[in-house]
Amino acid sequence: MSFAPVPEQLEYLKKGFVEIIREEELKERLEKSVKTNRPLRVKAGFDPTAPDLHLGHTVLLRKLKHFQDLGHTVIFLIGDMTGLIGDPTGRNVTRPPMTREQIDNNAETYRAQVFKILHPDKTEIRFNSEWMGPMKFEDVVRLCGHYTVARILEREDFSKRLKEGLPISVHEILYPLVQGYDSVALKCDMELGGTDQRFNLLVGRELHRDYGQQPQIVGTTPLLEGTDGVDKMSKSKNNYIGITESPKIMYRKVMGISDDLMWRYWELLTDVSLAEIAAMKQCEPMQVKMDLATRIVSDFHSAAEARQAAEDFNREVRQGAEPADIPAVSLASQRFAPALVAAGIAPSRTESERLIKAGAVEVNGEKCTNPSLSLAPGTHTVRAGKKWVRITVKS
RNA sequence: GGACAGGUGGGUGAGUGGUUAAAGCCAACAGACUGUAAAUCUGUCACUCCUUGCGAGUUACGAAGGUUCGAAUCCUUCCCUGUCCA
Repeated sequence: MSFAPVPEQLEYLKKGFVEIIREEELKERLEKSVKTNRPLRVKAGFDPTAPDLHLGHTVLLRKLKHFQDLGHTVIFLIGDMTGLIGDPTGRNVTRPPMTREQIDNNAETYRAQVFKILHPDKTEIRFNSEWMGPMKFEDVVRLCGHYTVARILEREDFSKRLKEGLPISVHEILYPLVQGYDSVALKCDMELGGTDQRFNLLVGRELHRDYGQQPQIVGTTPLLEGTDGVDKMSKSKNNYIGITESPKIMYRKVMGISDDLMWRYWELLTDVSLAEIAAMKQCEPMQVKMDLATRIVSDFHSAAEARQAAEDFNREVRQGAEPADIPAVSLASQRFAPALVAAGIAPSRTESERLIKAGAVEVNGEKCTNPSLSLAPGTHTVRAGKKWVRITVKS
């Protein structure tokens, strides 16, 4: 195949990066790639423990796809070595080592999700245990010899933790080295990562040099804020929108973000140009947000499902109508509070009583604030806040 | 190996023998308002039981024991983290 002219490629690739180190080098490599008709090898690493991708990950994935659009090869690297060891990062919680099988399962999950964005035929999925596994202790020590402690501690979060007297374990400071070595093993031309990965990516450059390879180009992508608009999107913060979530949930979560945050999502999650986005700021924000939600749902599901999700949103959320798909449970006759727990509406009985007393619970459209009532035999539609359930009480 | 400091509820962080299920703040949940946005206001925020009451009981302040009528608070041992010394 042949590649597009370099200036054109560069223009397409530059958009959406926070930083490219260094741009001239990227240009040179692209030129070389055109000349020799060889695609660039562009790598990004992923953690094997959290195989569920969310929109935050897609910022990077979309960028990778842009490279593929131009004919380059993407290496999707799964850092399974960590998983096999059992990473104790983060104080006292020692994660048990994952089995080979779990990791393979996670990899499968990744595969299924990643190809919603990436082109399968231009993606290599690799595991770093391929080369980290056979390494002997002396190899590891030799690798460590390529870097100094002082330099590693320059990394912002390390220096910060050090200053604050927080623990840093030895294997953590080995991490940048491991990641950098991956780049050496894969001989990549470029590595992409979020801005929080900047340091690790740069270590890769230095190792390349030490191992006599041309240093990789580093590209950092912005970190997407989660639905709370404050922290970066992550599962543990519970501010994420997962790419496998149902159209309905996805649509609703997008609608739930703040107006300010919406522009960020437009910028990082769609291919709409900055000029067009600027123009939208004159429009009705609600409408613009619905467009965004529709677009995002369409990306991961389908236009038809997005349309349906929009309809559901209008009916159920804006008008507060009963959702079409209420879960149904069948219970033996019992008092109201425990019934709500059994129906999955409240996590505990205490909580259930609280909701009832707070006036959050409706039975067949009527507010019910008495926790000691019993539901009569028959079928009742119960709502507590955003949750609905249809309870059938057996007589 | 030695000296010292510290480990509190989802997160921060008070509390050093008794109205402390544990302040304040954040997050979360619910209600009001609204565009289920944001902002704001209000309430709730360990669990169980019932007679749903400013009710009763159970568990909880790194772990296990002990002292005491009574402990997150005192003692012992252990585990973990950090600082300094070697």
